[in-house]
Amino acid sequence: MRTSIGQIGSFVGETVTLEGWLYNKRSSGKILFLQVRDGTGLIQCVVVRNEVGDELFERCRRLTQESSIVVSGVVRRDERSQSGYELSVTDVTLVQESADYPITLKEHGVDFLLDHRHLWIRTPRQRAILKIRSEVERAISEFLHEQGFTRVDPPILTPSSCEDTTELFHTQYFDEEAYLTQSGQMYCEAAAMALGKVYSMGPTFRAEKSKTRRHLIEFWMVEPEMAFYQHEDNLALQEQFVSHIVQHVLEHCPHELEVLGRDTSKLSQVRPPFPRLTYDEAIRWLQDHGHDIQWGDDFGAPHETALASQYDRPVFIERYPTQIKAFYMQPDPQRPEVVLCDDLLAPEGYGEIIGGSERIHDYDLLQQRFEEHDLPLDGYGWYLDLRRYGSVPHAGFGLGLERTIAWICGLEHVREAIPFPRLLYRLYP
RNA sequence: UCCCCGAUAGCUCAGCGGUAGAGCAUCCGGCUGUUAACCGGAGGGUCGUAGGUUCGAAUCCUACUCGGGGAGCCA
Repeated sequence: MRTSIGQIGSFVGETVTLEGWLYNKRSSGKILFLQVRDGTGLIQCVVVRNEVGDELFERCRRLTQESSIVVSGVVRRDERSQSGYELSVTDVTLVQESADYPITLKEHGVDFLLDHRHLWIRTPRQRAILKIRSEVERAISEFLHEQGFTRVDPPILTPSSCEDTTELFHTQYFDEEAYLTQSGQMYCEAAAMALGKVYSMGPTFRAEKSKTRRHLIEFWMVEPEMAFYQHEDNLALQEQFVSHIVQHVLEHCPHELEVLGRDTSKLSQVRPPFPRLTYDEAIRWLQDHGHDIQWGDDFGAPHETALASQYDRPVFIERYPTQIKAFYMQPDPQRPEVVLCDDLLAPEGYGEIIGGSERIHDYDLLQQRFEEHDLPLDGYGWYLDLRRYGSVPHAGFGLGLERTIAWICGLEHVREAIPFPRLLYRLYP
C-alpha cells in the first residue's frame, strides 16, 4: 500500500510503501535507524540485520544523507519514536544517490544557508514555516470569500508610481518606461467600484536599500478594498481578519508551531477587539516615556516597538497627521489636519503589519492633492475618473504577508517567511 | 546613504607577532534501540583580495570586495 508519512497512523500493523528522502541515519552494528522524510512528515525506519539479511542491510548502511529512496515495511506504534510511529523495514530501493550533501544537521551560518536556500527548505523547521505560510494564504482567501469579497489580480508592470515617496524598480516596456508594482491599491479601488468588495494578493517590489529583519525587496501583500466602507468599518474588518488568520493557524498547524517552538499562548489572545490609540495619544505616551518625538513626526522602529509592547495583541494607531501620510487619504471631517488612516502594529516587536485608510472620494479634493504633491495628472486620469462616475466613500488596507507570518511563527527575520527571499544584494538562488 | 561587526578545512569556530588547530561532515573500523547517537583511526588549508610595517604577519596598519546586524525609508 503506497502512502505518505502524514497518513501513517491509519496503517498500523499493515505493510506500506513510502517515497521520500533520507534525512539522517544512525547505526548500531546490527541495527540501523533511517530517518526518512517525504514532505508530509518524518519517520524512523528500523532495519534489523537478522530480519532483512546481509545484502539489504549493507545497502542501507551505505545510504547517504538526502538520497531519494522508496521504503517498504510494517507500521508499528512505538513510544520510543518521537512521532509515535516506526516502520519495520522489509525493503529499500535507491532512486538516486546523493553525494556530499552540503547542509549537515549541525549549525550553519546565515550566508551559507541563504546560498543553499534551494536545499535549506528541506529541513523540518523551514518546512513548518512554508506550511504555515500556505495556511495563512488559505485563511485569507477563505475569510474574504466568506465575507463576499472577489479576488482581483492587479498588474505587476505599471506605468508609474502609485505613491510618491518610495523607490521603484525600473524596467522597459518596449519603447516605454515601466515600473514593477509597489502596491495594487489604486487598481483595487477601480475594481471595488465594479465588484463592491475586492482583494488582491501578490508580490510587490520596493527598490529601497533597507537592510533589517523586517524588510524584503520582493514581498507579498494582501490588499482588500471596499466600496461604501468608512474608517470604522475598515478597522472592524481588519481586527476580524487578523484574528481569523491567527486562529486558523492555531487550529490547523499545531505540529508546525511546535517544531518552531512558538509560544502559542500569546497567539491565542489575538481576538477582537484590538486596542486603539490615536496618533495624538501615541505621541503623548511616547513623550511621557522619555522619547524625543514631536507632533508631526513619523514613528521610527523603536517607537513602534515601545508602543506595541504594552499590549498582548495587535494595536491600532489611527488618525495620523495629513502631512506625513499618502496623498489619497481622506481627511477627518472634524480635524482636517489628520487623516482617517490606521497602522496595525504586531506585538513582540514585529512592527507594522497593516497600513490602511479611508480614501478620498471627492474629485476636487483629490485633484487638489495631486497638485500639492506635484503628481503628473495625465498619468492618473483613470484614477481621477473613479471620482467622476459614481464616486462613493471607500476604504481599504494592505497586509504584509511575510511580516504577519514572521510574527505568527516567531521568526527572527522575514527572510525565512518566503520560499526564496529577495534581499538587498542577494538575488541567488 | 550612514553606523557597528565579520571573512581561517566542505560546515561551525578557536588561534590575535614565532612550525595551521578542534568539533561536525567525508572515508575506514567497532557497537542490536539510536534520538544533532557514541567510540577509535585517516585524508582534508595560497588563513577574502591587494599593498604596507616587521628578522618574521592568519595575527598589526591601509584600501578594496563580499556578507551580517541596525538606522533612515517602508509593509
